[in-house]
Amino acid sequence: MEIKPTESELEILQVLWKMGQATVRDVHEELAKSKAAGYTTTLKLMQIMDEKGLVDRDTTAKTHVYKARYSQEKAQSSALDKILSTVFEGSTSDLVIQALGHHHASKEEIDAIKKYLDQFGDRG
Amino acid sequence: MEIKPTESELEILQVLWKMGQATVRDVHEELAKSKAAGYTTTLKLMQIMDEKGLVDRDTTAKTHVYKARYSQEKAQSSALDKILSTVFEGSTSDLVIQALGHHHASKEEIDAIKKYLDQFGDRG
DNA sequence: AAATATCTACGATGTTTTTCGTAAATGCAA
DNA sequence: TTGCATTTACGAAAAACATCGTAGATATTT
Repeated sequence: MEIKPTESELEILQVLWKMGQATVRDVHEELAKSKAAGYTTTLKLMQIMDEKGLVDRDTTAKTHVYKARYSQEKAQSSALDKILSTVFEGSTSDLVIQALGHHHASKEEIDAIKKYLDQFGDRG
Repeated sequence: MEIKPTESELEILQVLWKMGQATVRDVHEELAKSKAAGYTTTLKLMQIMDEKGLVDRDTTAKTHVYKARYSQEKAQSSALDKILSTVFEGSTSDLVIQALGHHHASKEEIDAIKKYLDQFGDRG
């Protein structure tokens, strides 16, 4: 089964990834910093995410505590797969070069990537 | 104003990028190879895309001819921006390393990237 | 010209996603 | 205990997106 978070669900996941675990109120207040949203809207979404298995929740106390079940790594991998096939025609190098070009990687980042690449053997 | 193509619109744009220009029938037959879809559905979507400015169309003949107005480069850039901010916490190097790691870039691709990186100066 | 095929326009319906109001349950404070 | 605040549950409404049927226009074939 393909469980793919929607746009709003992804926003919530971002908060959970950052906080590790959080209540509906925690998440809602974090989201409220950048956009208007009703508390019950967030609650409903998180309940749906629980049904879908995107999050886990501890319901022992009155106030439920949520954790992401859909990991950031998984989200990264899916996101890359998707844009590779939809807009980069499957070319990883195009994607990488675009990313480096248009997104001002710092010197440190460039170095990290060079180091990473070197493990793929000799260079010319 | 933010004109962001939807999922279905992106599928149509992919065909237009590939073909350069195309009629509704062209696009529809291309899409039909990989999924079931009614002709009028594709027509309707392309009309909407015209209203949104995602495509241009030449209506001089009975059969209209469409061209993408939303370029593949633009789509690539938006897609990268989006996943950078939503799942990679703004880290271009994380994105690049993930892309290289999980997506079996070929030796040629790796070399192309190394060459590209070298223009950023000395290495250690 | 008549019949047939293809195309666009339009509106309606279905689906998915997002939003929120209200009620019931739970805990806290007076 | 009574009242107040916070929470979850539920369902419904709104919004965004996708799908398609039908009608009318335009071209093609016979």
